[in-house]
Amino acid sequence: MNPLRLEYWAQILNCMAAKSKPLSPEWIEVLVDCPGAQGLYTYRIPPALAVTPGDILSVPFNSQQLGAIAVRYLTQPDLNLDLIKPVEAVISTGFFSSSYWQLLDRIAEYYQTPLMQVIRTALPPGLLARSQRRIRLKPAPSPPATLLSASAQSLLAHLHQSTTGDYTWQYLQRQQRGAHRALQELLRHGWVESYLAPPQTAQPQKRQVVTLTAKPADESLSQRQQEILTGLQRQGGELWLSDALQLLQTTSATLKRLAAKGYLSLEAREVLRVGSHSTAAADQPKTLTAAQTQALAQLNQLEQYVTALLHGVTGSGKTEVYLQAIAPRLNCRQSALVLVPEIGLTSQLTDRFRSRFGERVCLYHSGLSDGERYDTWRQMLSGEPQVVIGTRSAIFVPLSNLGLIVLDEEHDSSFKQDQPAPCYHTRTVARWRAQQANCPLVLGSATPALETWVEVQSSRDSQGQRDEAAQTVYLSLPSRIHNRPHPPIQIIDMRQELQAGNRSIFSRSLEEAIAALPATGGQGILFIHRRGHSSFVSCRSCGYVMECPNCDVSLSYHQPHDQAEPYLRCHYCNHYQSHPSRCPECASPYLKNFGSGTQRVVSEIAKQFPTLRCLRFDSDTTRRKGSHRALLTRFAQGEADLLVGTQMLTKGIDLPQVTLVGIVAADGLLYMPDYWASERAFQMMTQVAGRAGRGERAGQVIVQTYTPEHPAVQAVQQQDYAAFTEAELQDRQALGYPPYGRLILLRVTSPDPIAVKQAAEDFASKLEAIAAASDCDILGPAPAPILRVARRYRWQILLKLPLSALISDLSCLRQHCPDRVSLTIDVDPLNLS
DNA sequence: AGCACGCCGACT
DNA sequence: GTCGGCGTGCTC
Repeated sequence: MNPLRLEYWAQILNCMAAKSKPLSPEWIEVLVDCPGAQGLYTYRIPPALAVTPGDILSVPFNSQQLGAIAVRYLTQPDLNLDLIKPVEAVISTGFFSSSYWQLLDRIAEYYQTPLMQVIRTALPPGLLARSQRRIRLKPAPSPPATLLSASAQSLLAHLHQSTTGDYTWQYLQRQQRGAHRALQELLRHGWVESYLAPPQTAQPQKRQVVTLTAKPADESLSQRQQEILTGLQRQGGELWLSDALQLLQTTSATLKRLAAKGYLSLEAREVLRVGSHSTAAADQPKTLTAAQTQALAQLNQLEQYVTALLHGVTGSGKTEVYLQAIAPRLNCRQSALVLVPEIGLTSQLTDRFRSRFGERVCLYHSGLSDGERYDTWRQMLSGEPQVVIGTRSAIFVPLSNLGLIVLDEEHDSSFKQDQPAPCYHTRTVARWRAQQANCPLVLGSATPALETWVEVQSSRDSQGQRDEAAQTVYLSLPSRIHNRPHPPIQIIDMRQELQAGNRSIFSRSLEEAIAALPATGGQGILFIHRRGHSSFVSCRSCGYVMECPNCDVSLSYHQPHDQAEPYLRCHYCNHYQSHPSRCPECASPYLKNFGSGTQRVVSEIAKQFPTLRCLRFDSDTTRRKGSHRALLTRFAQGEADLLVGTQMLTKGIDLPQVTLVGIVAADGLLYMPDYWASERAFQMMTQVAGRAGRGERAGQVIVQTYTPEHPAVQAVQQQDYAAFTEAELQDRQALGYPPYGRLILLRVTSPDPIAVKQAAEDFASKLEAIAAASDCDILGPAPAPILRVARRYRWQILLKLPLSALISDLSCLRQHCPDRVSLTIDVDPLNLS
């Protein structure tokens, strides 16, 4: 544990408690945003700058300007004064509360991540900006057309493509392999120059505003000036400059003259880019079912920190409970935070919040522009009670006076971050945040994560003893609203289909059900676990499989529609190439695609049911902003009979006309190399099945599989969450997997295959010393299931610890991390591949 | 992360 | 004898 932590929080707390600054200190210690810069650095505070601990600064560091956080004042630097540089600028003040720091610190410690990295993920992007190395073409290429190397020439061509003839160094390096060499060459010959662009931080947007400051007195004013002033008065005495020029038919010079005379003021005012609010019709609270009423009553009683599991089957009306639980909190001037797995998938939910709470709802997610995020953040600092709906990063928004946190679809794995560290789980952080704010945390799901389930169950068991410390509540919505029945679930054994001579991807039952759709007027959803057309392409003559040049995976075959040119794409690094006409290995023309994805299913449908209208719904067709909603709206309005899609279908879609749900191949879900594959498969199938029969008409669900006896498939059919849970938990317990044990995954990656292996082995042997004390299993080091992704080789080490084990500080391993090798520590990993 | 410093091999 | 490779270490 870093010894400076506690100390400096204490400092920050003091400074925030005592608003009045003592005589302005000369020095400040800061945390700089630079990998490898451990500890605090001292800077001089220029007399013209007011720097307070907690501020976000820009400081000179080596040759560049970096973002930094002011930590504490220093009265006597124990450093050669000549070495100390001055703070360059204060980027932002008052972005944090003191408890906010404690939250970040807790995350840094638990997730074994440097604090600075946690700060970086928590803050809106663009605040901690650094100066950038950029490359630009020299205005007049002095040297004659020299003999440049091929790579230098292509780099030059790249630069010429840009309108400004200017790119960041990083961008160029990503564009072309070996760009480093090529660039050196161009620099040497004077074709390009490199320069440091000063950091550009998100700034409040400003607009000029004209305000009337004095009554129009007659004498010294011309008639035109009089008119302008009375005109302004008629408009309420205040206008945006741009509006004023139009409405008053004048020029800014005239207004400036009036301002000089003291009749009006011209000033820049900050405006917030918080998006236009949709003018959805106002919505009234709906009448609740008995179960909803009971759940709501219990929620409303909660005054303090409690984790409440709202276990509501699909279609049971959880959203209405959230809405009615939030309303009274808002009335008490408290704010609420609603976290959802993916914002694009929840337009229906956000619409309902908007129409219920209007302007008090704002969205926070990574789809916002930097400026928008910055503004939304500042808006929240106002302290006005509001509802923030957002994705996992929204757990960091600076809402003060939190009255409720809701995690909708809490089992969803997109709440876990696994790309850049910290690999935090939103549920875990939400729990800490709720503890801190001393407010209830509501976890909503039809299929709670086993972890949540176990926690709530165990505290329910112990509630017999009326344990005051029991901090969980179980709320159940066991039936759908209007008592709509759950659709019957039919399991189809695809092995029997094959034996019966059916080689189609659709079983006879599914085929019949699809064929019957138009007659009944219902709509159908087909769930496929992968996008694209087929999973791989291989040569029938020699067996060669088309593979990604950057990753050790096969390329997926894509063909957006029948007339389109087919292409191949890597689903790991997004590498694209056209489909070759001949096998690259043996030149045979018989390259064939295998397996089925969404595109394949759509074209199959077109073949077998030419009259059926079909829409594809996956990340290929919904990449554009808003296309998600557009597709769903088209489907909801009956523009198509069938919606064919991937995981996206499982989330928050409420389409009353859907009567048929087909899971084309359950097996792809069941066999994933994770300890919780069954759990995920069960959750996903249950969620998709839950899309059927939400309206007046009864639903029907068909699951196709080659392993109908699989416990997850059986549990889905019986719609028996408890039975599935019990069996699955027994397995987990036997193997010491979560929630009965803890996992920590160390991911070691490098472009060098030998260096990774070496580093992984080094880490493992160092771990042995650390782990010996704590009864911890070390699994590995082993190459990751997919050895190479985006040209980086990956090895991993899995630590399996008993629940009781104290996790020692693994971040010390980072110090031994060789160059070009990177180490990520994933605490409580979900993604083990 | 960048960038300077410093030590080795291939060239004029 | 020099140029230019990239391994090592530092940044208030």
